[in-house]
Amino acid sequence: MKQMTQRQAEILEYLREFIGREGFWPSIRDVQEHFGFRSTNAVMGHLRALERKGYVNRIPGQARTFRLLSDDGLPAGAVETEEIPVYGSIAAGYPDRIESSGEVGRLLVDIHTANIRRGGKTFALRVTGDSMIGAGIQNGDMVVVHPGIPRDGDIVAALIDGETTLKRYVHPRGGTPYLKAENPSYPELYPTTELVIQGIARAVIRNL
Amino acid sequence: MKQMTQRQAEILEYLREFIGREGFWPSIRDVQEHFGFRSTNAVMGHLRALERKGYVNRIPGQARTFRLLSDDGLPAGAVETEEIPVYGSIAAGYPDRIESSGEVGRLLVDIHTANIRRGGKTFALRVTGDSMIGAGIQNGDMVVVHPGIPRDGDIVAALIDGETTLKRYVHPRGGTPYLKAENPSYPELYPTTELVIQGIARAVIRNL
DNA sequence: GATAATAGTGCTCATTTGTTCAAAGATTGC
DNA sequence: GCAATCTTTGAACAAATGAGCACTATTATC
Repeated sequence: MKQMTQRQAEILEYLREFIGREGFWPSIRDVQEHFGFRSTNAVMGHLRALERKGYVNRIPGQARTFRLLSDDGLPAGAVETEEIPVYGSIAAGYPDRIESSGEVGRLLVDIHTANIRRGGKTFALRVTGDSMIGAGIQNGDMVVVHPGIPRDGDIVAALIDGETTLKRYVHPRGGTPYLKAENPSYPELYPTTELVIQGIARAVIRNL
Repeated sequence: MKQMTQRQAEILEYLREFIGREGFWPSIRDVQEHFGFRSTNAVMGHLRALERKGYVNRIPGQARTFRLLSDDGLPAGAVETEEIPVYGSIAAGYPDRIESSGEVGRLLVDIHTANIRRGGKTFALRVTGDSMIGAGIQNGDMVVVHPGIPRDGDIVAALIDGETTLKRYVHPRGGTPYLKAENPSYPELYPTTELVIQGIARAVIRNL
């Protein structure tokens, strides 16, 4: 496989970044706009080069149909990996706002390892506090969170009355769902105004 | 979130299947063709329902721009990853021989996520037993182990008197090292003949 | 029995989007 | 120096694609 140029690598990186961020591929004009090109043909040239060199594959004439073939330096579609943005920390203690100013890091795991599926907006949060200690989630752990509908017993990142916390979701048959800490020193949390589930914890990663 | 109908679930499943197989989203007409509809509007109806019920999200007017909100994940690739062999399970309980007949699986993680170095003889083991529960390591967790010389307080995979276990390594100043469980129901382990450290636990990964 | 939601057909339309032709300056290898 | 490749501009086109309107049937729901 031929070497790609600096500019071509930038284009390729943007494709990666876009699909990771948005969940679908960019159009030619999305790429054009991002790089500030005055013509879509600037993009076409690079894409043709990347295709010729074997980094990218597309369905001719069809919209947003990329495939990363890669290998060189970086992995690709063959291995089902997911780059997960880390959005800051979440309180596993008393509810708090998520402490984050956007993305603060990235995790990369394959989807089986992290127990996630393709297509959604998975993210990760660093846990602060010890209210989930009974579930083996400690202060400083990283939780991989996936948006979805929780079932009774799931551990969730939840927005309760305007603040965010990591707790176990309990939904009694016919009752109102509430949040339960896995630590006797913390009370159950019953929502007074709202309970929004931001995501379900799918995996816990801890560095020792 | 409202319940979806049988037909709507079929549509959703097709979206999943398609993105998983092709790597990009289908167009409305792709869906139409697959189900044999005579009109694209049949698809539109179902998509509108799925959107209204919160299972799917799209960018209006733009091609192949789906997002699955409930149960799914996506592609991408990126940084320094390491494929770690999984060698079976290790007892975090009473010492036992490592139950393994060679490699039984693989983990793929990036080296920062798993706190490891490249090129080492890192491996992973599934934990059996609950003797490390106090350190937040549960039955069924995966531990990433890296060979090395342990320091006092490290969690290690150790061979003690011919059997293997996962424990905390304690080395008192001027004393003999021993192994300590993080669970009051288990005793300290003092080696009678040998204590070989097979590796230091660097990370714990748990799927929820 | 009325009303709403579901499940389609058929057709048309406007945009989105990929593609092509023509051209030119910059860089690199021979 | 010359050819090849890279990088970009600009304009125009045609196909791909999502979306709307009108209408029919069936199945729940109240």
